[in-house]
Amino acid sequence: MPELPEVETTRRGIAPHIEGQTVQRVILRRDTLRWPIPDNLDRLLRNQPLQQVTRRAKYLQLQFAHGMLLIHLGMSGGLRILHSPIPAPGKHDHVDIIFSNGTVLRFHDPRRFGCVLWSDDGNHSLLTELGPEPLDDTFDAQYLFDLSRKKTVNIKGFIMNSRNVVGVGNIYASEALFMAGILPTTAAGDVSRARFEKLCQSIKLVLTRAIDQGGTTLKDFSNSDGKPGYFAQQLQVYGREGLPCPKCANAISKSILAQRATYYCGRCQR
DNA sequence: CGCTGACCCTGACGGC
DNA sequence: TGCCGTCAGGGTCAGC
Repeated sequence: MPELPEVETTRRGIAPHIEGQTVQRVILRRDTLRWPIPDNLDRLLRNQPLQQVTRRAKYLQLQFAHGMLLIHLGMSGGLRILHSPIPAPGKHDHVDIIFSNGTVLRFHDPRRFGCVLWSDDGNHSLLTELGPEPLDDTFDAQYLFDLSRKKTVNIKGFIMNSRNVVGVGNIYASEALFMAGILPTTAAGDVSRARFEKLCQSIKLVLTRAIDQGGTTLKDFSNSDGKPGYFAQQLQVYGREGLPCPKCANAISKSILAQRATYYCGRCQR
């Protein structure tokens, strides 16, 4: 489910309900997601105040004084805030974190590609190899240009590689490349400095727009069916195979790149 | 080192 | 109605 905008929307949705609250207990209903969930999580978190909810890439970080809980939503994961009366857990509700004021943070993930991990030092190995945040100023055209020289991987794979830049998922990779007028199959090393300028701007723009859209539905977040609404946003090419290109009316094409659906306009993108 | 493809898992959907 | 194949927005890892 989540691309970066949805993770950020989730962070903003849950943070005001749980920041400053103390954990009363943790319920684990499954011992493994992508990786094993620490089985001592209840002992680790019990009576600990949650200081802050932050995000790095698509990882949510629940910060405590003695470490942080790292949560990744994978393809199908989600977090919900529940208030009394707490509904019975469904089939894929794997973890509940119950706070002393009665609020529950519930993690669900049908496909179980997500993870819930603990890090003592706040410097988990999953985070150490990550590239810059796309919305940071350190992420710019020069950075991408320098990094991409002599790289033969296609540009879509290049921007989706979290070592290069984090948070650009399959939907927004197609969208940003369309906006920048770059064919997804172009070798990263062949993309000019000027075109990286455009691409960098496009990545920032699509993600910012999507986060803004997600923000509009934050009020629904504590509902039982609360889903961030970024999915409703206007997508220019993703999922629009055969439909007219918004710029030139040419039919949108679909191809598979690195096992992922890729949408583009063969006329606007070169 | 860089790149490609296999893989993890369940559910939704379309065709027959 | 049910069965089967296909596909899905995440990421890691082995192997070439």
